[in-house]
Amino acid sequence: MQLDERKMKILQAIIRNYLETGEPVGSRTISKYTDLNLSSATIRNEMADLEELGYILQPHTSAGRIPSDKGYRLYVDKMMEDKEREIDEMKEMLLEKEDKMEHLLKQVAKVLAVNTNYATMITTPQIHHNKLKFIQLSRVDANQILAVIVVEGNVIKNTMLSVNEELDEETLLKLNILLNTHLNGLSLEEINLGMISAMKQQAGIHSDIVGDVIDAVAEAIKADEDLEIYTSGTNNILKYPELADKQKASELINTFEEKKLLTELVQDSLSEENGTGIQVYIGDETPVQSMKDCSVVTATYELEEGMKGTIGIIGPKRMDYDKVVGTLKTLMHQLDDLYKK
Amino acid sequence: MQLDERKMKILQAIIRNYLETGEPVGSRTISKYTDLNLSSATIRNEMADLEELGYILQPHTSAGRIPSDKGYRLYVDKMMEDKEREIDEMKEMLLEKEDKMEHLLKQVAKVLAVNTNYATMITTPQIHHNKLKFIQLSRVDANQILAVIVVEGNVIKNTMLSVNEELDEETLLKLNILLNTHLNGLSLEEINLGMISAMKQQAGIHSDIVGDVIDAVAEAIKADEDLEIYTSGTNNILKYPELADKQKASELINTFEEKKLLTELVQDSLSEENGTGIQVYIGDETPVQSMKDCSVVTATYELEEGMKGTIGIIGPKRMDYDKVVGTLKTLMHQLDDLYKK
DNA sequence: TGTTAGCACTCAACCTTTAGGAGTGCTAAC
DNA sequence: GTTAGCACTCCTAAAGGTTGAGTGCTAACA
Repeated sequence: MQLDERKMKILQAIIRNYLETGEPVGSRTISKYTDLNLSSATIRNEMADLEELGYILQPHTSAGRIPSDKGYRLYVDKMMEDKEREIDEMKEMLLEKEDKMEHLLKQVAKVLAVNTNYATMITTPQIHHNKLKFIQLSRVDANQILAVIVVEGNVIKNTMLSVNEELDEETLLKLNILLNTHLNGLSLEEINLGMISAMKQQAGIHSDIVGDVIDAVAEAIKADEDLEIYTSGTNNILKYPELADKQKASELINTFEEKKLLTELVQDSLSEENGTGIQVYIGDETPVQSMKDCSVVTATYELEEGMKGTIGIIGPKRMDYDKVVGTLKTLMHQLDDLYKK
Repeated sequence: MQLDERKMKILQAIIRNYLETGEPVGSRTISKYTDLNLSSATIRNEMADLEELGYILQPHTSAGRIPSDKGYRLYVDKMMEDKEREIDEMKEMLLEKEDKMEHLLKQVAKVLAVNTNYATMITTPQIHHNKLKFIQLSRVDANQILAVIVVEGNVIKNTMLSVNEELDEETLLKLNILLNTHLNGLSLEEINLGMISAMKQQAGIHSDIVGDVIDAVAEAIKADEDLEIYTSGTNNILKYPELADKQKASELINTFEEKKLLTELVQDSLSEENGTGIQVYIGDETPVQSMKDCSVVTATYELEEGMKGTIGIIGPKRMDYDKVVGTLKTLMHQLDDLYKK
């Protein structure tokens, strides 16, 4: 059996309708809803075919049909081919320029949640292949030294080091010069043991400080652990009966709170890069267990070469894919624009 | 009418029982449950009195009784007089010493949530009357300057400043000395306009940098905005039927996600300091609207003179106050111990 | 051959009724 | 002051009945 034009239209009508109402869709509804001018009986025949093809399901005999994961997938694929959405009120809201990245991201998550009525998440941009830009040691106390490490992208890391011997300003200056001349501009891979031991030798009795600083540098460059995830609109989950089941909702809410559980999603969506930057996971396709009754749409944004972050929208399978994808695309562009200023 | 010994015992029995079961408690249950050896009829009489006194309620005729807010309040007050609870497994879990404060606090919230089955929150310690300890300006780029500001308690703040003119190392050194000699050891109140203009005058053409740095210092010392709140176990809310109502649960979950909404609670519990460090809010007593069907227990912890934070447990009114208060007390002591090392 | 009207059938959803039980208030007796 | 007993209330769960949306199938039609 083939999926001809008409079946496609009917499937689309079923999905659209189901997205709106959340109820199984019957043949009579479709017969009126579409401009095909077919009777409900004909629709019934077609629906039987669509079911056999696996695009729709019946929750029980004598209920209407609902889209299967396969059906959603087809719909989404079809839909993703087109449109660049009109710019909505988000623009204004975002352009109340926040100076702090953290605030901006939280704001984005919130705006998205309010706009879409789904749960949302956003990560801080991940910086890969980081290079060290600058190191500064300063004496704060008699026996405390502050190490400030700046890496590319102006990410700053502070570490307090305790020292036994008291260091005078001159020694500190020497150490600063030593560290900066050796390490600046290098990435994690480029700093090798040979260099380290050479530096330690030059540092003489202060070699342990050099060791501590290098540890801190490694930590700063790695930056993996710096992945912060902000969420918003978790409570929207309860708005969708199919997710509001106590057990499931509880797991989902937990996933959103224990943000670690979301990292898998982030990893996956970054790796499955497909050009558009937008990924759609329907039901079981998701890498996160607790979301297997949901659909997830993720977008990868990029502020600067190599600074990538992920935005995600999590909702029921009958998510308004159309709107969500459009919104995400708009948002990506706006983040782009925003950063260029 | 008076609240005599026997009424007190009966009230206590009702509350205990209700805490366990979550169901209204009948007279027959109490008659068997207590060691008073009274018939259900007598209990009924006493219960009628207790109701008149406002300590218990009937959800409807011919249902058992449940404690009113006033009843809970009495119970809690009574209970708070005693006990120092045995140390439980929490000790081990916490003593897997986390080096980072942030991780430690998240861990605490989680342990608490798992242990109590309620929703929990914890704030970073708030530092009041902060004093500036150290300022360091360093040139990172041709036209970017990094200002590192360390305040008492070793809280560090970084700010990037853009400059038009290029600054040589010598000028920078002078500015550093200027700033440190004038500002070190001062609190927000002690930095006045006179000092600022004097410094600007000395800085000559670089007065705008001084201005920027002072702004950053003000920001760093204020520290109010640094109040981070971590939550855990939000999903526990759904475990209690009286809170799991869609509407209410949704608002609650939102409160936990939009952590700003929790600050009122923190403020209030810090201000209502009553010596023990523990506060109990029952129903309407809470300062947070969305929690008026809950009970909230907060504890104030103090790491160092002036570094106070708040821990909160949010659950149904039929919360196991006994256990919660005990747990919080233990926890406070352990945080104390932990910090001393 | 594709489309349609019609009909019998199914089944969740909703309502009503019923019975049962938990709990109460009141009264009268101890 | 305490208790047994009884009539009463009202929630709950189960059982039965009705409704209506939706189906599959068949037969007729263009």
